[in-house]
Amino acid sequence: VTSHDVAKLAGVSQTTVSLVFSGSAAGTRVGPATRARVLDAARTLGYEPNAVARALVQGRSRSVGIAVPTLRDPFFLDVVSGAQRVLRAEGYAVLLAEADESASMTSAIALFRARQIDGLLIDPVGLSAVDPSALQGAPVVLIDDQSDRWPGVRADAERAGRIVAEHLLALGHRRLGFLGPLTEMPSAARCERGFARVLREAGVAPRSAHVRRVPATVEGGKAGMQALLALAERPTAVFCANDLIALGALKSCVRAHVHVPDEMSIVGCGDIESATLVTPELTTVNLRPLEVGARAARLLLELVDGAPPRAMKPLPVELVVRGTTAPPPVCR
Amino acid sequence: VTSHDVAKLAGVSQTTVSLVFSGSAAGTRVGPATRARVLDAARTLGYEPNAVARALVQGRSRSVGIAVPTLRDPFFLDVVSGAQRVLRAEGYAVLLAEADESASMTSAIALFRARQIDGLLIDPVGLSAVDPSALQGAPVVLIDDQSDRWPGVRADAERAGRIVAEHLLALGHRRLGFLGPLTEMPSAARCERGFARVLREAGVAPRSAHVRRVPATVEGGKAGMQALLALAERPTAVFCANDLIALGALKSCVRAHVHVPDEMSIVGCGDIESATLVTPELTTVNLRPLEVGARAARLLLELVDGAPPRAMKPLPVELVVRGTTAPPPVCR
DNA sequence: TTGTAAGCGTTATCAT
DNA sequence: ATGATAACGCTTACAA
Repeated sequence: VTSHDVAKLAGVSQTTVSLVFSGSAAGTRVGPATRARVLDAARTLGYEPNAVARALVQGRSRSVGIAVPTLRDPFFLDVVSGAQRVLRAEGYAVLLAEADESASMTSAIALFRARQIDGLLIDPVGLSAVDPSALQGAPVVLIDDQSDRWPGVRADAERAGRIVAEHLLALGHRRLGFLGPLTEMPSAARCERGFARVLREAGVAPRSAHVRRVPATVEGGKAGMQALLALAERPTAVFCANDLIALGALKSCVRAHVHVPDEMSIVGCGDIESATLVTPELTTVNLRPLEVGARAARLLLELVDGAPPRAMKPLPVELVVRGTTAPPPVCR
Repeated sequence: VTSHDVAKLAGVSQTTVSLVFSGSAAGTRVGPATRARVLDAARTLGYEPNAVARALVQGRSRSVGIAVPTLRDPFFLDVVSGAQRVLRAEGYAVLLAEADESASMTSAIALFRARQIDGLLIDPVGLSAVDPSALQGAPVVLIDDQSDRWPGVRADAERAGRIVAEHLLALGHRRLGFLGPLTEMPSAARCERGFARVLREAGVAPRSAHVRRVPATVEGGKAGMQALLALAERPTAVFCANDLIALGALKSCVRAHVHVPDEMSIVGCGDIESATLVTPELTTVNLRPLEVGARAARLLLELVDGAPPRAMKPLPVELVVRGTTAPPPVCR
């Protein structure tokens, strides 16, 4: 059922039908009586404008793509969830792609482009995997990062690292460890930078054996903590750049009968839902992923509407002290 | 850059360009030399066929919608993930909508329809929230359910319930409880049916005070177990229709210092990743959500290609015995 | 084997 | 205030 059918039934021209459904100001200029007749006809026929045809003629599809490396990481999940919510509320369709490797990301972007997406939400490592020329045209907003080239929305990961360091220092820890992701991840890098800086200033920079790179998963965290526990001189507290890693680290401690937090403090980053599932509950930093997603979506829509890119200030983060941190054994 | 540009550069007609890029058999009929020239021109111009225009003329958008109530439930998450993977591999775009309430689901479907999706993957409760006439045309495949009206792919939830009952019975439990979702959920209902049937046959049907409906979340599980623990005569084992509920139940036991599994056995359903995060690790039933999603996607593509709907047999499920089940106190 | 031309359902320009 | 009509970029008879 097309606008022609509606036009015929309402006894008006197809143009008029289009005008009525054109959402914008143009619709105002159609007479109230005609308008009513059109709406009526549309309702009885069950007419709904064809967005594909509209997209073709307008050159705007009212759809945006979201590409993330994985949805298994609850951080990205919440970002997608938050973005999806505002996008749909604004009438935009969300094309989703989960692409963990470079080739997959490239093909996902090609798929998106062919569909004429109006904009793209993508994480920095995904973006680095695609040829920039493939992006031509559509605005891009980075998820949890930003660069001079692309605007983005991110949590203040550096501050997250700092407040964790301060928290641990205040508890009396002096031998700190760090578990970060194996692969390049800008937000984790910022996290580590903030953490390391505060420690350095306090004169207790972590020794290199206490800093390990592991896959950014629960399994990675398990392995990382295992390695740390095997050391002759263990750290008394470990900061993980990511809650999944932290949860894995916690698991390894539990398995090895290393008491958390009495013998080992653990801090995560993200505050995912599972953080409160485990016992003791994970001390972590709330990175507000839903808000990151929502703001990224709003920024993207601004750009789609022609606004110039603007730098967003990092979202404030908050330390959530729960059960995995306590003073080190020596201080008790 | 359009096919016209390519045609001009290659010195052929736009039709020829179209033929070359038409994927199907029609492309074979273009001469190898011409074909090469076209491909060459396309490459230098960076041409990519416009899927929107193609969709308009063909009446097929090569995109499908996926609508789920939430992505916070790892079951749905994995279904989406599994479906997304096969869909993209087949060149289909995935439109995602997370819609927890009826109005939101209705508008999501409308959005999808306007975009001319070729098919829809949807959960049964989401589907029940939308006017069937809104679906006209596009094939629908149910996620984790199936009816005479709509085909679908589901895990064998009834069998899941049965094997859990058998497991618990074999351990010696006679006072069993059940925590199911508050809202109508076909798979949970099947789960409960299987569970109840085996127990009834064994003459130990759960008493009604031991059967509770709670929100299908961790919080719901916490509340449900709390209520059960407050009872004068507690069950010795509780089966939860959903891992989130089970995880919440476990949490409540830990908090109340009720030892799991010695004082209380808990079994979940789903085998989500967090099941191994907690201590003790959750005994549960693997519902193979990724496989459900992948198969649902494949079935949907069949229907899109005009195949007649066919009933799928439920995916076999598997009990995963971990740390939350043991014989009841009386048997020790 | 290749080209011409008629749409696909809409918006947008220009008349009326 | 409303109606013709020409795009939008592509596919697909049909013609050459």
